[in-house]
Amino acid sequence: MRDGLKPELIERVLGAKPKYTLPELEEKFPPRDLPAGAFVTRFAPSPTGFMHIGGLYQVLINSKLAQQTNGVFMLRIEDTDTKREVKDAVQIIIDSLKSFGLSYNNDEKYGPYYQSQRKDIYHSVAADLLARGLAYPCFLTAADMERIRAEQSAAGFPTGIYGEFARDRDLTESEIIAHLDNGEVPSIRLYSNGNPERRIFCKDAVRGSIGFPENNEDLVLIKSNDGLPTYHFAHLCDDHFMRTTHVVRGAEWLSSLPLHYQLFQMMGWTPPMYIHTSTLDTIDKDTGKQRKLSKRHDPESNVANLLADGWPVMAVLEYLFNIIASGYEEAKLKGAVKSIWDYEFRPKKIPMSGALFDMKKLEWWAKENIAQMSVDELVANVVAWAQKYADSMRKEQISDLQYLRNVLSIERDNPKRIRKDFITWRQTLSEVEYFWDKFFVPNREYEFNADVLNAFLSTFNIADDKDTWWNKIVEIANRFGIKNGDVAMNLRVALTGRTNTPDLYSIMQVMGKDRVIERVQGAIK
RNA sequence: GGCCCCAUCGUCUAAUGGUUAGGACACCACCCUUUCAAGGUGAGAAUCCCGGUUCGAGUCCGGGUGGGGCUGCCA
Repeated sequence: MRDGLKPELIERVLGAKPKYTLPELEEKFPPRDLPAGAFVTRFAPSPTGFMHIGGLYQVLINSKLAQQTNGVFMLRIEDTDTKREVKDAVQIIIDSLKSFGLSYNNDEKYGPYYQSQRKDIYHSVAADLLARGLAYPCFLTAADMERIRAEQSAAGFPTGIYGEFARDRDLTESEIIAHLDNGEVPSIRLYSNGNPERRIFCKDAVRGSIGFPENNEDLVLIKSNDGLPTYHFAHLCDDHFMRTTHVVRGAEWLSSLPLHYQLFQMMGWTPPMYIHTSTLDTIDKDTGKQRKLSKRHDPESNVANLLADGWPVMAVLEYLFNIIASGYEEAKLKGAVKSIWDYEFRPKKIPMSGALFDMKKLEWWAKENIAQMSVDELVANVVAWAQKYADSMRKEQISDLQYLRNVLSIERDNPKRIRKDFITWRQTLSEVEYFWDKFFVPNREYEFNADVLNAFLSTFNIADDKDTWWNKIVEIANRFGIKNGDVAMNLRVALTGRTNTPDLYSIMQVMGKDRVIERVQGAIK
C-alpha cells in the first residue's frame, strides 16, 4: 500500500485541521438504542424547489418501514450543490410532508440534518482516507477534464478519471506543495484500488445480489469550489454516523452501488441495506412510450399541484401505498385493516419495474375515501382547501357553513348509497355550485314544458314529505300524459340548469321554498 | 459503445416448480332507478420471443427482443 499524506499536509490540503478523529466521531454518534429489528430510514432530497410525486412515494416507504418496526424516520437535506440552490425549497418539502401527515424524527443527537452544516464530519473522514493513502488531492481543472474526456471518447475508452488518466493520483509531497503554493485549491479524490476485471457483489433488498465490475474511477469525494462532499461521500459519512439501517432511493442509484460498497469497505463500516425503488411513469403523448413522470411535462407529478387541486391526502397515500404493497387494497376492502398504518408490508415485495401513474385509480381511491368521510369531515376538508387555494368567487360557497353542510349532506345518509361523484375538494365545490345563486346558470338549451312547471308550482309545498311530493309529480305526469321522469327532468333542469343531479327532493329541501319557486318561475319565462 | 436493472389482462398486481393463471381499477352488457353517481349481476381481457432443465416452467438456466437507468467537482 502506498503512503498517505502527513498531518500537516492534510491540514493544508483541506484548508483546516480536521475537527474530529474517527474514534471521536464514533463516540459522538453512537449506535442507536432501539428495539431489535427497528429500521432507521431517511428521506434525503436535494432542495430543488419542487416536491415530486416520486419523492412522496419514497417518503411513504421510508416512513412506513420505520413506523412498522418502531424505528426512526429522518429528513436530511442534501444541499451540497451550491450552484443549484433554490429559495424556500426546503420549506416546500417540509410543508408537503406536513400536508400529508408524514412526520419525521430528527433527533438532534445525530444532526445536523443539513449536509451543508456537516463539513467538519466529511473533512474528518476525508482526512482519515488521505492519511491512509486512499484519497488524494487532485488539481485537475474543468478544462483539463474536458480535454481528457474528449481524448477518451475519440479513442473509444470509457470516460472518467481513472488509472493512467488520473494525472494527480500519485503526486509527490513536494508536487502537492508546489500546487498549493501556487494558490490552487484541490478536490479530494478517491484513490481507487478497484480492478474492473474483478467483480463485486452488492445487495439490494428486492433484487438480491447484483454483480458489477469493481469500480476503478477516482471519484470526487470533496469538491474544490466549496469544500462540500459529493453525494457519494456524503451518503457514506451520513448514513454511517446517522446509523441508517435501510437506504431507500431511486433506481438511478443502482449503478453507483459498487462505488458505495467500495467506500464502506475502505472505512471498515457495514453498508446499510439498500432498497432501490422503480420510477413512477407515464405514457408520453408524443412518442407513445413509457417514461418517468417529469416535473416539466407532467403537472400531476408536482405534489403542490395535487394539493392545490384538492386531492384527499389520504387517498393519494393509499394509492401510492397500494403500489408499494399490493395486498393493501384487498385487506382494506375486506376490512382487515383500517388504514395504511395498520398494514404491515415486506420490503421484498416493493415492485422492481416502473409503475404507470394511473389517474383513474387515484380517482377511485379518492371517491372511496370521500364516501367514507362523515359530513363534518367532508365540510372541514372542503373549507380548509377553499381557504387556502380558492379564489374569492369560489370562497362564497364557504361563507354560510350551515348551507354548505346541508348541500354536502345530500345522499349521504344511507351507508349503502353514498354518492361517489366527489373526487377532489376543488371539483366537489364546482360539482355543487348550482346551489348558490351566484353560480347558478339557467339552462337555455332545454325545452321546458311551461304547463308542467306551472302545474308543479300550483301544488308545491316545501313541507311535503318525500312520498307526498312524489305523488304530486306522478299526478302531474298522468294529467299531461307524459312519463314521471319527464316531469322530474323539467323540474331538475329548472332548478339546477343540469340534466344530471342527485335526488330532487333533497335538492329542494336544501335550496328552500323561495329559491325553488324563483328558479321554476325563471324557467317558465 | 460499455455496465446495470426490468418484462403476467388496457393499468396496478397475485400465484412454496403442480390453480381453470386470481384480484382491483378501467372498459362493455344487463338489472335497479325521477336523471347522474352509487349499488347488484355478468362478459371480454395477460404470462414478450426462442431454446434448455424437469414427469411438470409465469416461476429455474441460456440467448434474443423491447423498455429504463448510469457512464458529471448534479443529486
